[in-house]
Amino acid sequence: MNNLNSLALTVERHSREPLTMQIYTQLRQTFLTGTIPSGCRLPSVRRLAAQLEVSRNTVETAYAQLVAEGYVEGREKSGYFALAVTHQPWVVPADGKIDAAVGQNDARSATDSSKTLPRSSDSATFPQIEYDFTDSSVDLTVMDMALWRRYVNRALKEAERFSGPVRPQGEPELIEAVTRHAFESRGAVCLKEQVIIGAGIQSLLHLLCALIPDHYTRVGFEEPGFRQARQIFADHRFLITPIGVDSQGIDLEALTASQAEITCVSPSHQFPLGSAMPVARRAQLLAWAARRRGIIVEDDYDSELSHVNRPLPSLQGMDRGEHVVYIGSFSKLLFPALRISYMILTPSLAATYHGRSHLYNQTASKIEQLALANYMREGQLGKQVRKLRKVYARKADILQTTIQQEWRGKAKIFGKSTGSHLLIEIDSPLSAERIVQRAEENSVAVLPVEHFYTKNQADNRPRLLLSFAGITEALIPEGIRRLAKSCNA
Amino acid sequence: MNNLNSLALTVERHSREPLTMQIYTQLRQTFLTGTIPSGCRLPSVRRLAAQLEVSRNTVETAYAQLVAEGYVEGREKSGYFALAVTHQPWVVPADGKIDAAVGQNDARSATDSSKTLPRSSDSATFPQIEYDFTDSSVDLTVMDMALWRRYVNRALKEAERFSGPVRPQGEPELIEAVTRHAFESRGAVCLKEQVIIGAGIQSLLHLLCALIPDHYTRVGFEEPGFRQARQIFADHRFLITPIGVDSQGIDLEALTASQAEITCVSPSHQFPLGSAMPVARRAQLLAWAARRRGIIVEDDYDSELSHVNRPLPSLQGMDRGEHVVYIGSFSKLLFPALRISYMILTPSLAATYHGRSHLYNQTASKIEQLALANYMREGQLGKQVRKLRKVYARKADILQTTIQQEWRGKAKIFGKSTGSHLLIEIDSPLSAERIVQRAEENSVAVLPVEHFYTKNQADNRPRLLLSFAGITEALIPEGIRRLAKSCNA
DNA sequence: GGGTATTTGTCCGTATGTATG
DNA sequence: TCATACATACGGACAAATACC
Repeated sequence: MNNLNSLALTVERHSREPLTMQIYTQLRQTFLTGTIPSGCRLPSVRRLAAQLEVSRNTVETAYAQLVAEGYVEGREKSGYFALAVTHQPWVVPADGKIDAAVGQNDARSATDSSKTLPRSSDSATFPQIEYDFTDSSVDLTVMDMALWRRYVNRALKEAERFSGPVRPQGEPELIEAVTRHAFESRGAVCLKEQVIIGAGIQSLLHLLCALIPDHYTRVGFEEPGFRQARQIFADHRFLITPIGVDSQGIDLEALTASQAEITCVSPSHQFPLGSAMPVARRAQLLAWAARRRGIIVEDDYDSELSHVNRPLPSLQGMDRGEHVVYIGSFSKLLFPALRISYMILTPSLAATYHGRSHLYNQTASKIEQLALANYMREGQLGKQVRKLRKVYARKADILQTTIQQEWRGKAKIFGKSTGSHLLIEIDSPLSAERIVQRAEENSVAVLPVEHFYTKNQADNRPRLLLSFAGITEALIPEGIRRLAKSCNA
Repeated sequence: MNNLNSLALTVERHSREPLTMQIYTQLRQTFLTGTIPSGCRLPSVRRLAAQLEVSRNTVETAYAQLVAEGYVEGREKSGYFALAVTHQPWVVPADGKIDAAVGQNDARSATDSSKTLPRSSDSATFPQIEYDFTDSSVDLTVMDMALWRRYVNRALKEAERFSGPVRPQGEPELIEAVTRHAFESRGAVCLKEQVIIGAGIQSLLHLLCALIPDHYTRVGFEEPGFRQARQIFADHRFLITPIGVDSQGIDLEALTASQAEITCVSPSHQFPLGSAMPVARRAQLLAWAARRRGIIVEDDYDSELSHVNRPLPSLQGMDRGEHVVYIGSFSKLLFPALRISYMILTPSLAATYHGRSHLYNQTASKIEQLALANYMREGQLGKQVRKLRKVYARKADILQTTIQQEWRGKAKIFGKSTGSHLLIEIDSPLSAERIVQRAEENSVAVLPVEHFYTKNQADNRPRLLLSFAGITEALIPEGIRRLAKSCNA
């Protein structure tokens, strides 16, 4: 039971980090490394305060923090004493089973708002990536987080008083704003009762799968397509039939032949190929749905972000919502950590929903829903989208010119005019897989398009998906140069 | 094109509501009622400021708000002009199909954190309820929302700088805190890799359903039981077999006979009957799982809230997690608008998860995850739970004594010692349904236990579920008196 | 009809009370 | 206890549009 009359601590007076935080973190570190034996007495508040030349209160709060977290114990009029921290019974030894699986997970998905990660602790297994063309979430420099914080604060203060029930369908204020937004930006028409708010597209698709009547069993899915949507249908034991995609979008003959009753499409900017579905094809698709009593799930994941001209209005609007379920998200417009999406059901699915909405809970945070509702009502979303469009247009331009410079006609570009990614087809003797590998060695991350197919492709020319949402403008040219180098045999 | 030189506005100087807000709301109201014709010019900033005796900027910000929301248009150096607001093209006329379904939804579910609601606009269809024994979310008076706001603010500020990727599994800080919490409060043991964060129990169950191997097809579900959990399994096309519940919990013989490989139980406080599963039954249940290679889903929805003595440690802990998936939630501990829950997978399911975690996105808000992590790490959750326990114990006591007074032995009480609800069996000639109806006429809302059965019950004595989480302590006695009166023939 | 005075929206810094650390 | 940050309210200065003579 020894005493500890001084500790090797230092504090920086003018650091951004508060004084108490500095003291706290350093002490905590000391405990975690096990330098201090259990039961040992810490220097008194007065002594440490004098040593560090700070107020006694500062030290006191640091100690209080440590007490709250169970590192030390404060005995009144006696002192603060270290507790044993090495004993952490809630940590069980690994049995290897899990470890084997963790880390398999190296497929960087371009449409994950959530990038997959190596294990929390050691990122050493991954080579450091400087030029990341796989982050397709959103350009964070555009978003004014301080502004957003004010909206959240307003919502929190209002909610302090009357924190009423949570609506399964979503907060009325947000539903109102979304209805308007969907009409103005995408020509979608609906009643408020058709709109459902959810925490991300996957939550909404789960709900949709539950609402679709049992005799619908087959989903025709774009090949290649958005894997995270496909996964949910598969999880709900729908039969997935891959349907090819050409320059005008999904192959209608194949869809018709497939006997599917449901299809999931991204007409304004097909993912990942980038083709836009022309009006004629759209009409055919809607005719298919009408004939077959089918359901079209329209995932307009980045249509708001068209650089050049306004995209065609949504399928939902053309059909007036009879057979189309429209899905949209805010994660790609504000910031990925915001998990709010919406779904516009068909009238008949909406009726089913309201018949049993008491069985389903809302998944999105109420506070963030209210904050977003005000943010939209006051036109901030519009500003944000306009800013994003400009930034993305610029980035796409830089990308294009650099690609043309580097490959001199040996790379074709697809789907440049919308959104935050484009696709290149390269004239190279190497396989796409090999190129990705070599790029990674050069500190460049890209995704091969094969990644989004269910079956292995008859390997024609290597095709790569380049997302430019996350990468800084300045890094693009060098990134492309390195990528081009990686393609040379 | 007339002018409007003065408006009938009034402002209160020393109100809590900011001046600019007062002006804004009043003007907005005027527009919505259509008092002001479109194109009409509003009083100039200076004039209105003089009239109201406030600063010009105060008026200006109110005007700016109205501009942002599209009610008025500001022409530079010329004035502010009213815009037409009646034209709202995004509102389509109803075709009656949906309306019919909305409003069916009158079943008030006791375990919804989200209460079902009448249509947003008209709540006239429902009789006004003063004594609500169906709200089982959480006692909101206990929660210090201002404190929570501070934690959210901290998280927002930290996130401003490095708003990195969203982890599908959940934020590491929160997972750390949850691991510790689950061990300390419920004796659950696990690795961090086994913990998954999600927005509500349903999101997590969706994921669980997706992870369970295909040859598991049958779920033995407590009858009566938690409908919102059952619904998710049903949505994923599992076969649901209802298994009876006795005073010791789920009927093991029936479970064994049912051929189910999965079961979903609430051992510490069965919902809704309230029985606690004794150690012997627990051991048998675990033996069943080991024998059958089964999966037990343990939904400990309110075990932290035991009033009397500490509840038995969780099944997960007894089994060391080999066959048990543990599920817990924070919605019932803090406030229902917070949608954060967690799930502790078995090692083998965790391995499956990490093999394809890139296919699933996180559903819970990152900001709220970080806020909660700090809230827990600094011991606030512990304080909150202790407060809740006290409050609920008191309420349960009042409830019990009033019931005994009113019915004089003609009502039996079950499951009083834990959580936020109890169950009474009444000696009355009326059916449960009839009692509920008559209670509603007396402004009392209760749920019959039949509500939680899948099949109609052979009607023995009427049983009612009384949730006391939401109702104010002072209202309980009168509520019970009215309920007792409703039971008399 | 052209110059001037006034009115108007807009931008700026500043003061104050409150919450927070 | 003190420093800081924030929301709110205020008045001055400017330039452009408008009204007036």
